[in-house]
Amino acid sequence: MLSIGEFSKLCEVSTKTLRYYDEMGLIHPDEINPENGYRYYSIKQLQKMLFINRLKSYHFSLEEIKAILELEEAQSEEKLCSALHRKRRDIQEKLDALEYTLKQMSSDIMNLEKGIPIMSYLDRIEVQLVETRPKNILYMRQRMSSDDYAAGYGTYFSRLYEKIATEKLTLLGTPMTIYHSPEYNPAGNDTEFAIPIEETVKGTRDLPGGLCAKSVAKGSYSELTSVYAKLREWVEHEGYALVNSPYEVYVTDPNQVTAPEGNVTEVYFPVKKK
Amino acid sequence: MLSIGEFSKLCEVSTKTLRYYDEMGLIHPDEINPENGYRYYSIKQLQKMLFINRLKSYHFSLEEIKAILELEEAQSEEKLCSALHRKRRDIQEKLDALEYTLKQMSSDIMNLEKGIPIMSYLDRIEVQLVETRPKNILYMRQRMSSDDYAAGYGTYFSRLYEKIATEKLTLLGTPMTIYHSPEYNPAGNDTEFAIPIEETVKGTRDLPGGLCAKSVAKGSYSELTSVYAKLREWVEHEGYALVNSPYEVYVTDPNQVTAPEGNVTEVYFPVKKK
DNA sequence: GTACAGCTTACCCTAGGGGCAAAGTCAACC
DNA sequence: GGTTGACTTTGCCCCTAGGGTAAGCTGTAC
Repeated sequence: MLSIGEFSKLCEVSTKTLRYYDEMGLIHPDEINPENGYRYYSIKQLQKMLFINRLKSYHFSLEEIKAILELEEAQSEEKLCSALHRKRRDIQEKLDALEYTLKQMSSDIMNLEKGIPIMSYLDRIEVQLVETRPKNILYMRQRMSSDDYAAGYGTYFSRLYEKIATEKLTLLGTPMTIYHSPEYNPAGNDTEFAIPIEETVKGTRDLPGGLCAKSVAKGSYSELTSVYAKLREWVEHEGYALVNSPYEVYVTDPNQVTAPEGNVTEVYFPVKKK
Repeated sequence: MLSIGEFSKLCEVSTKTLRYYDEMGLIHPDEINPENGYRYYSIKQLQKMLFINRLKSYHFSLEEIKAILELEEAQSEEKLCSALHRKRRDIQEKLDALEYTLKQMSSDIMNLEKGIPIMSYLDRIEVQLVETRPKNILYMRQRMSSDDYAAGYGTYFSRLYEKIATEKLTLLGTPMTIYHSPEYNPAGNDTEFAIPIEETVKGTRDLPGGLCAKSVAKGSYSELTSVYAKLREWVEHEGYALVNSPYEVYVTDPNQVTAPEGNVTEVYFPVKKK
């Protein structure tokens, strides 16, 4: 039997951590001296502890690791496997997000080295008042959590395009997204994907025209939040009020655009004078 | 002036967060009504708040963001730039680590789908008792924090190889690392990089031979910790004691090996019978 | 006048331990 | 047998970046 200090050196885990894991029910010592409370670990527990370390390196939470260890006991290897698959997808997503962050940082750094302040792009966002015409749109409305957006855009628009192709409908514009949730909610937003077409068929509706505050965002989508802020500010400051759901029109196809600066998105806030 | 709720909607940050940032000194409201304590933000503060959001998306801590905002006030753009460079390197490192994790997960998943339990490689680690001969080594001894290892290996070994080349010395083996810290310390370990050569010159020393417990690790370096655990277990169990610093010998050159499974590392624990 | 939405402070909670203190215990050495 | 130093125990507070909730005050709309 090994004392907690010996076991801790064997598996390179602090004694504090071992006590914490005992308390959490992750790994209990093989034996506890009832007189003095000393914890004693058996050499067989080393393998379990190394397994825990590996799962930790895979970014499983202690709660998840506990569940996995119980799966192990039950020899349920499919569940272990599916847990690994899920976690691998999570990590892949984190990795993609980091790559995106790196790109954006690099662009900011380049600007800064040219003497352009990071937030100066805000001053270049212009808001204009326009009158839009009503549109006939083919739409799909869905509750989207913010994590799903990246994947969602692709799948929903491709379904819409598929329908247009199979039913030989006539395209009248580029795709757009309408945000029906009154304010941003990370847990999920009522989102409508739409494409303007000519024919009135099942699955189309009328998007009314009218007075709109409009901004054109060029570049990466992450700057869109600033465009929204600018628009909300403008609407407030100029004495207008939002009368309908804001929407975005994707003027360029992000898959066709090589440089992210080439991406053009129009943002519309339907408003009326207060 | 905007109430906290209005400002919070403008920049899509919760009121709770705004109060927290006020308390932390990140961004104070432009005005506080002294009678009722209501916070009022000016429209000019929107830009600052959006900047904070961007820095947060770059994984700066609130403490760091606070420092950066003070830099901004001082118009010290070089420091801002160097902070961004540092953080970009951090993120790049995180990204590399995630990529590595993904690789390892995939390899575990593949094994699992073939019916091979994840930790079964532990049972294949064999320990043998060998007698080593003394070596003459060209060395550099350094305190290494665990983050520096990846970069450190490359730079130190290439300096040693450079010396061998310029002074026309005779190589007698592959590179090795000797770990002098009595136990693993994440803050920094006393580490010696060495290459066996024939000539006794300035910068060489004698590495004594003797009885060693030896294991051969094949595959990715991350499994080395398990090899160490196995060795420590063996030493304890067989009644030996460590008498000198453990060391690793890199039999294959990781830059030359294509598949990670082809990597071969020998681990030696100089021991004596207790 | 009365709802009700919005604002304030204050307190407790998160995951994964680190650090420190007081007190008890073990093993080795003399 | 005594002492000493290393080891172990529990308990408490700390960290991030806020979230949740409650009690009480305030502003505005009807």
